[in-house]
Amino acid sequence: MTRLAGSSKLLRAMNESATLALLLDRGTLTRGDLREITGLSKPTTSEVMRRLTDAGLAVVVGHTSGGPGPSAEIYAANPAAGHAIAISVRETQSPHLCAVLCDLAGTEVARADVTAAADPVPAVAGLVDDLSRQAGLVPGSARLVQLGLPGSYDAAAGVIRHIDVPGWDRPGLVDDLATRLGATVAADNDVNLAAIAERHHGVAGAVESFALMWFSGGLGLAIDLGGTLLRGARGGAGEIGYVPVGLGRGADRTDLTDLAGGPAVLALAAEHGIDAATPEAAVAAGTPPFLDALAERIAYGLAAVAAVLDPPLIVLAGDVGRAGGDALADRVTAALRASTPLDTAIAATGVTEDPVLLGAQVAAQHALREQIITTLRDAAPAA
Amino acid sequence: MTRLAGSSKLLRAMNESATLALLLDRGTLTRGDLREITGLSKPTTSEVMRRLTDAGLAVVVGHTSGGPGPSAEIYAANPAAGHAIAISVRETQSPHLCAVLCDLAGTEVARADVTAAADPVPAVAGLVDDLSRQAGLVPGSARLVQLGLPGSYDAAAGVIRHIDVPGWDRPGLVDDLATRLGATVAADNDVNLAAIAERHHGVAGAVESFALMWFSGGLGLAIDLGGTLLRGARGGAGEIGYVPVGLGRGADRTDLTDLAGGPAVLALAAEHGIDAATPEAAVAAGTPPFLDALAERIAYGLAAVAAVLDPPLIVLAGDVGRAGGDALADRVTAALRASTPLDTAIAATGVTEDPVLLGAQVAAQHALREQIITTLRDAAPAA
DNA sequence: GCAATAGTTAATCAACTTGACTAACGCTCC
DNA sequence: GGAGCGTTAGTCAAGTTGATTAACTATTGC
Repeated sequence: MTRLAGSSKLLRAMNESATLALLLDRGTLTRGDLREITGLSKPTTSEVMRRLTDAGLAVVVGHTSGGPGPSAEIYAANPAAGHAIAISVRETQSPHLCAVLCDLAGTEVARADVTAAADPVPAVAGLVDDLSRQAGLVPGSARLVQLGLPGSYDAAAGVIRHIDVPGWDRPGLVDDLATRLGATVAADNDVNLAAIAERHHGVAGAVESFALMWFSGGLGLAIDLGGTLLRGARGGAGEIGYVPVGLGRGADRTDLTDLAGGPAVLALAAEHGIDAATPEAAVAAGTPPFLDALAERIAYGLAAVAAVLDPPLIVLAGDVGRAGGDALADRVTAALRASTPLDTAIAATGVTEDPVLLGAQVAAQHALREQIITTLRDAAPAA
Repeated sequence: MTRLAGSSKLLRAMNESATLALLLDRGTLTRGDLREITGLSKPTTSEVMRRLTDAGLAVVVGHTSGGPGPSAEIYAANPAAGHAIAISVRETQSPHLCAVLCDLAGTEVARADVTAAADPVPAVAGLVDDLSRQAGLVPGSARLVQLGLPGSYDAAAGVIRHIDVPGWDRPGLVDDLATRLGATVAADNDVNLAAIAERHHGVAGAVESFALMWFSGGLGLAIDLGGTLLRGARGGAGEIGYVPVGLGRGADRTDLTDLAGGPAVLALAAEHGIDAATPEAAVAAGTPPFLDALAERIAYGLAAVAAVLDPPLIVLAGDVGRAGGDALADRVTAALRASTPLDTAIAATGVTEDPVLLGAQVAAQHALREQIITTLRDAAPAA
């Protein structure tokens, strides 16, 4: 990291972005509060707020009352200063897109979804226009679009890998979308976004770090280290389906997918006399012996994760994790304690909405904040 | 992170620390170079350099020549502006301490070691005094001491865990050392320090991230993510000895220590007709069939690591890893390719000196730099 | 009417920049 | 081989930007 150097202009830009960041983080503050936190003087605070309100980035949302003296103005970041769009891409029978438009405060302003077999670029563009119309915004006013994908995005190569949705594996797609939409387009793995949702709206709010095991048709793992997601060399971090089980080679080789992937869960359910169409249905209908057996397999995979990462918490999420709930999480905890010296806490997901879309929404909102703050710092507004 | 706000004093402090950081990072620079990189004007650069040289933090080390115009002064950070001490703690028969005193440039100034059964505090203090005397420095002039420990230091609780060296498990020891020495005392796991050595003096210089498997009496793993080490919730990240092998329970339970720990390696060697006193001797004397069998076991453990983290590189280090060299690394690569779809690169360590002490030296030097830079930023020197 | 507080104004101060200037060095031309 | 010229390192002086201090005005509650 290069440390910053510069002249008084840099100083003003820094003070403005520090102030805006405080308003974004803490919600509502008076000038006095800002003075206290930033350590700036009264006239400077006033000048900074004048510029921020002139630029439409901050607004007065009320006045104090009760104490002696004149009432102080209460400021907040202007929620309408920017809008971002979160889109969750899914493959059911045909490509399906769910989208939410939210403002700078993270409030949902519009929601839409579309089932489209066509080229992703016009499909996304149409969805974005639809949302803007619904929200009564000028088309193109959403400066940031966050995609949630069932695959991994390699930003260096500009290509989405391991994705089953037709049309979405085309190299350069994300860049094409960015130019077509005139917006920054971010893309991330659905499991990673579910972890973001878990941190901000689930059970992982208080912990320093955690791992989220995504347990659906396939297996995945998101690793959140102090709020930053670990992606790995080629976006392959968390591919725990490949964790080996036993020393078998060739045809005897077994990995965690063979043990706890969708088909394996259904087979295990059948062994226990449970007839279900999907793994999550099997788990929801599960008898204690079946859940015990499944928990032991999950604990096996998590033991490897815990031995490598030592996270304070592992969250069980995805369709199966949610269906299993506390009953499954408690059994996994017991199985882990019984088989290893690791005492990592295990919990079921606390997110009730669509975790991928929700996570994309949080990610979009945060990226938008960052964008606005750095824009302020880089290009000091003209007098 | 709170963004900085402040007045012109902050600006000066920022410019000084940015300039000093550049000198520390890049070695030697002229005023013109500094001007270009920082974007500051000529008079400001001169003023900053005048202050840095007055404070003894920078020195003129030469003059340019050859081109037209007057010769420009070449500056460098003053190596004698600060000294740090690295100490590696080991348990052989009795506690053994190896120590190096180095200057701000990382150059070794003095070296000493001592075998002491006594209380760690006087032992370390004596060693530190000895080094200062050797180097001709005023006692107490080393402001930073970095310990390398065969255990994990829990800074929050102030206690060193999982350490076998007598006297070193006492709670509050590190704080006691800091007050006794009048210096900042940092402590870290020996495997983590070996990873730091590997990044700066071994084969991991160019990669973004890597994992280092420490393979000696016990098994350990250090995880370097972009230059930052992952420590885990309770300093337990990288305890890969606990990675389970197969689904056995109770007495049948097997983990990676059972498979590839010191006794297991010796047993495997014996099966192959190799009689050796230590695992590293067994590996050094190893026949191809033995190495193949061992590589397969190592690859099993690394498969779990690679599936979770997806590092671009895994380094085999420790006594056994070094003894195995490329022969072992190549066999592990082949075994990993044969048993999983992961194509992580595997290499033998490139560090030839004592990796723990070397890593502690690098860590100490970097912490000292950081200390000097932040001191400069926090307390602007009086005029 | 008084005490306390929000916010503004005016004067001052600190730090950086611009542009001009001095001085040193190497090259070239006579 | 020496004088002159172009180029470049570094300094000086003036001006600009932005923050601070301290005084002042105005508003509110008691």
